[in-house]
Amino acid sequence: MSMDDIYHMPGHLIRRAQQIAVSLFLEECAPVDLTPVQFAALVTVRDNPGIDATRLSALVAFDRSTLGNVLERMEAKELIQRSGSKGDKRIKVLHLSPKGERVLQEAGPLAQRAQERILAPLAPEDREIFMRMLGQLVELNNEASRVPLRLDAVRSSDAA
Amino acid sequence: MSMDDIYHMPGHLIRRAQQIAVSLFLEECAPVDLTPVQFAALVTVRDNPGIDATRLSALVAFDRSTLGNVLERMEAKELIQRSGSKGDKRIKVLHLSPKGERVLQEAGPLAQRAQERILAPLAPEDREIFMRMLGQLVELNNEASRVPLRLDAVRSSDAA
DNA sequence: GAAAAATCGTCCGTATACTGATTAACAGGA
DNA sequence: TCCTGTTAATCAGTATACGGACGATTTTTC
Repeated sequence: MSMDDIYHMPGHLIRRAQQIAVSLFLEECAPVDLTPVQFAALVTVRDNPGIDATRLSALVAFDRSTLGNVLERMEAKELIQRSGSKGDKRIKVLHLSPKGERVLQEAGPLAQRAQERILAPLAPEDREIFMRMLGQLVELNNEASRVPLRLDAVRSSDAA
Repeated sequence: MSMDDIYHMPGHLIRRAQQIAVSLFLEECAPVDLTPVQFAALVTVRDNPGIDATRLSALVAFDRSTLGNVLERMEAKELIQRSGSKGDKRIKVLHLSPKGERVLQEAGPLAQRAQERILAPLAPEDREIFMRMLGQLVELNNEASRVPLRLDAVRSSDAA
């Protein structure tokens, strides 16, 4: 196990790919001041109005504790609203603010461009192949993750 | 840009792959109490005795600020030694401790197994293809990263 | 050789990631 | 109704990741 082996280890390359993906995303989305995690949360809250934090974390495969801080920052930026639920007093339901809607609208094309730049080094005909393999790797390793994706997280009724 | 699009975005899948890779690594390497970052640092210090933190950060593509904390923890665990350089008083040179050598020896096979588990979901004939593409993506996007890999970081003379 | 530029380690602030513990609230059964 | 098990949110602790700034020092340049 030498230094040169490190450079060819999947874990190492994935870590660097993550550095690159985040960097490109932040660069493209600087005008809207969004991180990749915040963007994903924003989209998912919009598509699931009235969802709670725990379900949201399952839908985007975020750690529940981390998500609390993320939502706090997004609330401070007035992108989302957190309000108590009448039915269940433990829950805080989430909704996009008008500002959140506007920001998300503007962020869409920027995020898209970041994704294109991530794959840009691959030959066009390889990009789909790569994405298919990456998807397979993630999907079949889902349970290995500390925070598995849970698509069965019930779509919260908008009973805020 | 809907929620389902998120699931097929390179950035999102890379983030989840990173979660998985770290999780599998920590699981396999629990006996030696090493994180992926600490393992890479350990290997690189062993292969470049007397290196300083700045060069090390370039060789493994770590952020310099982060690396300071990582090295601090590794010194606390007595895996490495940091000592002032005679020649240049700004520099602290790095060396593996005997315990660091032992731990690294034990960690090698464990780290190897973690890497195999990461790629396990792919068909055997696809693994090489995937790694080649991933390597290409990282290499050609190197400059896009906040902390580009710098192989020209001079191999520090062991002139501690 | 002294001023200017570059370098090294460090610290601060922010954001993500995960564990484990705690507290409040809910839900079902005895 | 009380008890139990579960769930939601939060907090404390650890680790990674990055930018920016700072002091000490070294190197460059004039």
